[in-house]
Amino acid sequence: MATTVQDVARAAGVSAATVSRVFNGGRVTAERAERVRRAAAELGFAPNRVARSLRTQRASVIGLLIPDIENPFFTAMARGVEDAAQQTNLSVVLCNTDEDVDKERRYLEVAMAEQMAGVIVAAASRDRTDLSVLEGRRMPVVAVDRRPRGSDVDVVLVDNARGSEDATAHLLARGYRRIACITGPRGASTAEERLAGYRTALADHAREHPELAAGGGMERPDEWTRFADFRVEGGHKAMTDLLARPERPDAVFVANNLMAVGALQALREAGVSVPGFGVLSFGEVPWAPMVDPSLTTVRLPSYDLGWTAATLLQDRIAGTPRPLQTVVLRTALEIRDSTAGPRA
Amino acid sequence: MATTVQDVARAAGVSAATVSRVFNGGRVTAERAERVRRAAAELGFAPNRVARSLRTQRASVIGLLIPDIENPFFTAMARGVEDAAQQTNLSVVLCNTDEDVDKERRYLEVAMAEQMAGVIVAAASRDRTDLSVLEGRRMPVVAVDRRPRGSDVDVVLVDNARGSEDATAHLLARGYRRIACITGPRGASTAEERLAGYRTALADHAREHPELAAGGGMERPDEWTRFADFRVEGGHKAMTDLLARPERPDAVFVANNLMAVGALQALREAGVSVPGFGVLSFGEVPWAPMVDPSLTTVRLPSYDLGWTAATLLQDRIAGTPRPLQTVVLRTALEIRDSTAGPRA
DNA sequence: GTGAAAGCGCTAACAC
DNA sequence: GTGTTAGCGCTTTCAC
Repeated sequence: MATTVQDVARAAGVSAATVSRVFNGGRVTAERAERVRRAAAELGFAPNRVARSLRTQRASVIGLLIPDIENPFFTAMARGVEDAAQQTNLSVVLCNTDEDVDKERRYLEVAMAEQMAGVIVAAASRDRTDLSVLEGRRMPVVAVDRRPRGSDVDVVLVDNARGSEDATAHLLARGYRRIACITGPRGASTAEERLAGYRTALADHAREHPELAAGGGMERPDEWTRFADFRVEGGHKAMTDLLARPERPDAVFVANNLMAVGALQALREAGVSVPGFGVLSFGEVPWAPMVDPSLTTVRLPSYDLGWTAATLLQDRIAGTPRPLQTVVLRTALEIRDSTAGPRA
Repeated sequence: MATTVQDVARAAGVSAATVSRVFNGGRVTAERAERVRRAAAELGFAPNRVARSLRTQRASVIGLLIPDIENPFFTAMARGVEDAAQQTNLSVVLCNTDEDVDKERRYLEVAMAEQMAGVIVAAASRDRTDLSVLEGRRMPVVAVDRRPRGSDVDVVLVDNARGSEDATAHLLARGYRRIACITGPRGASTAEERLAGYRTALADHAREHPELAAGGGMERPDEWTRFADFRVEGGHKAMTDLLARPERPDAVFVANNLMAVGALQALREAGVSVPGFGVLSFGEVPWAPMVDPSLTTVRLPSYDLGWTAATLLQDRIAGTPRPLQTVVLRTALEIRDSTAGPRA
């Protein structure tokens, strides 16, 4: 059907091996190489990657497993991966694991069976995501955004704890005193790190201002925290729940963008007005500048996360010897109107 | 390295052919099949898809080419494709063409070289997207959302003209009289169909209410139209441009969601208040209910679009004989506050 | 039903 | 440098 190296070889009067060398940077005299190239162009030859993969045991495709393709954070990351992958002519296969460990495992199996060159994984779960299958087959892997437990792979992370700490400190500085937190599911490293940053900031503040802590009403911080699902629905439910507390919070730190949408909806429905009630979202929302009042957010380095991960992966694929790395990228606080202060 | 059919065959005391038959529904006695399955499970055998593809000349992967992975419309579509593909255990490879015909061509070549089972394409351009390469190799193709010229393939479309007509009619019914239109690039079928629907509605209205048309100031509808790029930036520029007209519009019909974001930004900057100035977006925006005032939109059947396309593609892959189809899916008008009327 | 053998298209080892 | 040869792991005749 399609033209093969053999066809090109015949047309150019050389052997199949020579054709292969022309297309893979082997040593061939300029004159013959030219002949091969012309014949190939004439016949519309394109190397069959499947055959190449079977032979070399290595594909020119990398897999990118993300938990939610509808989350702009991950699509921006995907773009970063894609742009970096183009450096070495790798194609990127996007797989949506849907925060589902089983689906994720199936995709990892696909990656193996397809002999992909490597995989970048934003793990569905810190505990239950198992990358050992890949490590067993020595497939290059980079974990991104979330660090799966017990895997010896390169990792590219967001500085979640620091970003959350800064964000919470900002809320405190603006005068909010009963700051609730809506975080992601237990077991997700991002959820726990963001929660940890929030608590650190509260604890620091209490230590520095013991007079406030005494009457501030946040003696048991656990009660001001809700674990949700990183989705709109969960954010909505958690916010509604927090508002029903006997002691109402006066601000909320939400650990991702989608839940922030849900929280805002809940506040609207309850007739609570922002920024009298402060709202801060960890993770940019594309429409943040649009909402009234505009939303203060922690901007994540999503594109860079993908770009860095893909670059690391390409090093591994090339076999560059290098110790395992953990790269941590910084966030940036984008102060807008939703945290203007309780009396604003 | 990994276990092969040979290993399993040896362990089960049968031939490689038998192992293959067990995994592909060939006729094997129950007793031997059981032995093979046990051996396979024990050795952790998974068929090498690359080798299978090379042999059968057909992969269990389908390609999905979309112009913008950061647009929620396309990611929702991707989900539809993915869900439908699971019916026959196909994996979905997502490729981001970035509205770039060259990039698109490269990905089509990848699809060929990887011997994908089929491709679903949301074309980057109606005129310049060329699917003939695939047709030449008899690769199953379904075009989605955009109909590329001169290609004989199944197509799944949105009823753009009708949706736009309904939307524009709604603006007229609410009392807006100088309705501008921001549409996509010339050459994009969606852009032109949406524009056509807008014009149809205006023309119908002028015919039915000649008394309004005379003084309504919309004699030359071309001047109320801007062709932009389907992105935030373009929407912003087009809106700014329209507001600078000597005769200001009192409403705008924006042909996609991202440009609507840009248009809203421009309106804000210009101090124009909605819904005194009406805004209607073709294409849902995830945050539509959040913006104040909430945005009236035309809801697109994005998920269904992907689902339908994938189903058609699977029929083609299976070789089901069937004439070429064009499936058109309906939109729905979601009336919210941004089109309450010029005096609201 | 089952096994032996051939071959998908490519590249790596080896001899020249 | 170049060609010849072998083989990646699988499926599919073709005999039996």
